[in-house]
Amino acid sequence: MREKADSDLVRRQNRLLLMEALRQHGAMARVDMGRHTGLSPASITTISSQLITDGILEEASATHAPAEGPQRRGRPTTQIDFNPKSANVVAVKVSIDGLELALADGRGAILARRTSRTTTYDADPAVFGKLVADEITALLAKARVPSSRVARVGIAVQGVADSQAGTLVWSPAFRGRNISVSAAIEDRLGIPCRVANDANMIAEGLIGSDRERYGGTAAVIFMGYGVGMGLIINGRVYHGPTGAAAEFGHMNHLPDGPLCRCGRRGCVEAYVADYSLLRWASGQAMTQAPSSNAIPHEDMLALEAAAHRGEEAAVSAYAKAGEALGFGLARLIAILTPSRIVLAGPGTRAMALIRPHLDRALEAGVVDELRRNVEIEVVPIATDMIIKGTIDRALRHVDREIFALGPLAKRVRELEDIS
Amino acid sequence: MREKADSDLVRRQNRLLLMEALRQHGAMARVDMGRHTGLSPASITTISSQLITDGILEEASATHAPAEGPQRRGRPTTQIDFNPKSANVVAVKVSIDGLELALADGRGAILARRTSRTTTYDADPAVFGKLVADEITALLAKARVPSSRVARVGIAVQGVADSQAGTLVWSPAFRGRNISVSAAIEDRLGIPCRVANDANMIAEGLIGSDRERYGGTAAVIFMGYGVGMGLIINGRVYHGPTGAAAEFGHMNHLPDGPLCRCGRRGCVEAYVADYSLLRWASGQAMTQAPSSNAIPHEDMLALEAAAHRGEEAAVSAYAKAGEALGFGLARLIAILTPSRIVLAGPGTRAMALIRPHLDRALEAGVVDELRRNVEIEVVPIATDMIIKGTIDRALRHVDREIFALGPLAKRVRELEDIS
DNA sequence: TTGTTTTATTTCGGCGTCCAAAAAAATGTT
DNA sequence: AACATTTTTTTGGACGCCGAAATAAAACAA
Repeated sequence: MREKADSDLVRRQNRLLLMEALRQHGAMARVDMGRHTGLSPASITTISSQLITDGILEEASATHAPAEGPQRRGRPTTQIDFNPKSANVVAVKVSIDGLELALADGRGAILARRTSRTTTYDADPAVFGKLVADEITALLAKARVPSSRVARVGIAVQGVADSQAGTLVWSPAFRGRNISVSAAIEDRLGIPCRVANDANMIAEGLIGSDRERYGGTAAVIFMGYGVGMGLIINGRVYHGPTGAAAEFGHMNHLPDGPLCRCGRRGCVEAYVADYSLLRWASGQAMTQAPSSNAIPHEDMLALEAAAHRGEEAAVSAYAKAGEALGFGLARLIAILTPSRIVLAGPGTRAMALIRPHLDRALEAGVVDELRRNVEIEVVPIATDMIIKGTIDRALRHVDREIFALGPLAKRVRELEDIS
Repeated sequence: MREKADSDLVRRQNRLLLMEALRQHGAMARVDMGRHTGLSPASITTISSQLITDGILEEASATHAPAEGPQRRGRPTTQIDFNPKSANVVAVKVSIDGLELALADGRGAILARRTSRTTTYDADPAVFGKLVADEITALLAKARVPSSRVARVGIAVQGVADSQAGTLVWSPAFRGRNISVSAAIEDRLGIPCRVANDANMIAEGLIGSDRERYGGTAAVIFMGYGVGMGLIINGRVYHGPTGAAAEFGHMNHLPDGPLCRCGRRGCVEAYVADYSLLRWASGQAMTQAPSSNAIPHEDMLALEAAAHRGEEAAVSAYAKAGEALGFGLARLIAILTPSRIVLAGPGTRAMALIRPHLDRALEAGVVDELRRNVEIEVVPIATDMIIKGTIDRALRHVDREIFALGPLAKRVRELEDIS
């Protein structure tokens, strides 16, 4: 309750409501919009026709009629959907081994992709933003989309992002700290840009894919080259006070535990991440500084195979990971009692090895009353979910901050008044 | 964004906006309401006069004019405030050593109090609700307020409450579990009733007392006979999916650590709560079951004195508490990065003994980047804050769910239409 | 073919709440 | 007493919602 209510708010809210129904369920007829939003048919007509005039929505061409189900009688429906040309957005995923970019249209369909294998670790912090801007320019050139048609850029990174400042406060993918990213893109391309944590974007993607399931209070834990978490609280992804994400991976498990990439000792990541598993299994000292390079996929497959063969060092590495993860989850549950915990990422391939130890730790670490209401679920791969989530979030933002505002006609009139 | 917007929503929202301004800043003139809410003078006149007709607000009697500041010219203001008779609420605090009750008027002023020293631990779960109902009846009789004038009862308890079911899922103050509370009060007195965690109510009280300071993302940690936490996320107190509170006290610190009242081992509470400190200091085994009785105040004062004298067992107990609390906070910060952590309750008396160990643990347990933005603050006593917070929450609820709805006149008209 | 039934969408008139501007109220100042 | 200043109320217009009636576009039936 912070904003005063007037006809302006009513318009914004109901336009948004209609757009949200469309984002969630895809193209639908006006009747269905009424069903989803609770608005009267009269209002739906008014609002949808304005959105169409504004170029945000469009009626489906009658050519590909629905034709699904038994042809019912009565006037046929006209499907309405987002106009793909309403706006474009760009999603960028930054990881240790390079950049991944995607361009999407107003419906969220991906028009073009681009990958670049830059090793970012030693990148000059002053130059990194420009590098990303150049990659985006190249992507747009390939798709022949002018930058003026792009409404927003979303950037997903591992580590702590400050979305207000548009910087990457700390990331395992970089030696440097406080690396500015947004500024270069906004200055060079003139497109608003937002930096966010990659695990948060997975959470965003999950909400987009199944609001029913992930819309309450849930935690998404990403296991792989690192350990990240996206937190969904009351249906929305939680971004901390400065926009920094939750750092489950760098939550302490045991004081004086193994050395983590963040420089502290005993973080969950220092037990569960790829490099940690390899370190245990190869018998290195736990104070051995972790490598800053990307770990080859084959190495992890080999480790899993070794564990499945019963090689003691490998088995014990996964046991330690399971215990650390279990106690980490127990602590998370004590603080937030989420109704669902999603384990995602390549690290979940070894879940069979991890799970028994995880469960035992969970049982030891939290009272039954709290544990009972939490459902733990494993989603093997979530790599592309990061891109999907980033696109989703960017489009929702455009919906809320631009499309919902209202009749362009009116704003044009106001501007003309001034001149 | 879930509710459709129409004139009904506009009215509710703006009435609520006006009431919230009043709750936060106290009596004010119509001009000031305009300033706080952003509404035009015309609308303020309309809304406030309706609220006055509804008996929710009242104009201050001109007798005690403001007279503050230099008499300015122009038409003098008329102060408006809540009508004390608009509604009453009752707050009940349940703790190990008894019940504490308070009756408040529509402005939140306390009209009557009552305390009863019932030992609840072995109370019959089936009877407890009735016992509370009887106490409320006695309180109302004393104040000569009929129960029909009471709009809501709020109950604050230690432990896990299920506010949806109106039960006390688990509490250190009771041997039994799933104790029903709301039902008896709603059935016998006909007043809506809500059960909530006591630390959450402290958080509610803090928000009420200084929204500026506590309105963002903050954690309030209560240290005393137990350890509780109230979480404020984006300006509102977080109640988990089932209405259960955060259970920071029962977050694991070390696997296989000391036995806790909850039956698990190594909880933060098992290091920091009164009984835990005494157990360490008196040299008992850490697997010794904690006493379920209230601990005399004098025992804690004696322990503090011993530590200040430098007696080793006592000093080391506080050191262990500091370390556990520090790592607990470090884990909390990793998950949520609150911008403020408030330490409250009688346990903070010994903060000087605890603090150095707490700080050291905090440093070892969380990366600098996250820790830097957290302010830790100590508020010595917060006992009455629980009652204040409970009253506050009840009144806000009445504002939102009853007062904001709208002109009684209209609803009466509707009812007459039916008959 | 033509009328009937059914369902979807649009049009029309009324209602509630907001706002800006003008008017009224209440006091100080000259 | 006339003017200045500030607060509050009144008045008339705008906007967006809704219900009811009208219109549109099909399937079905004779």
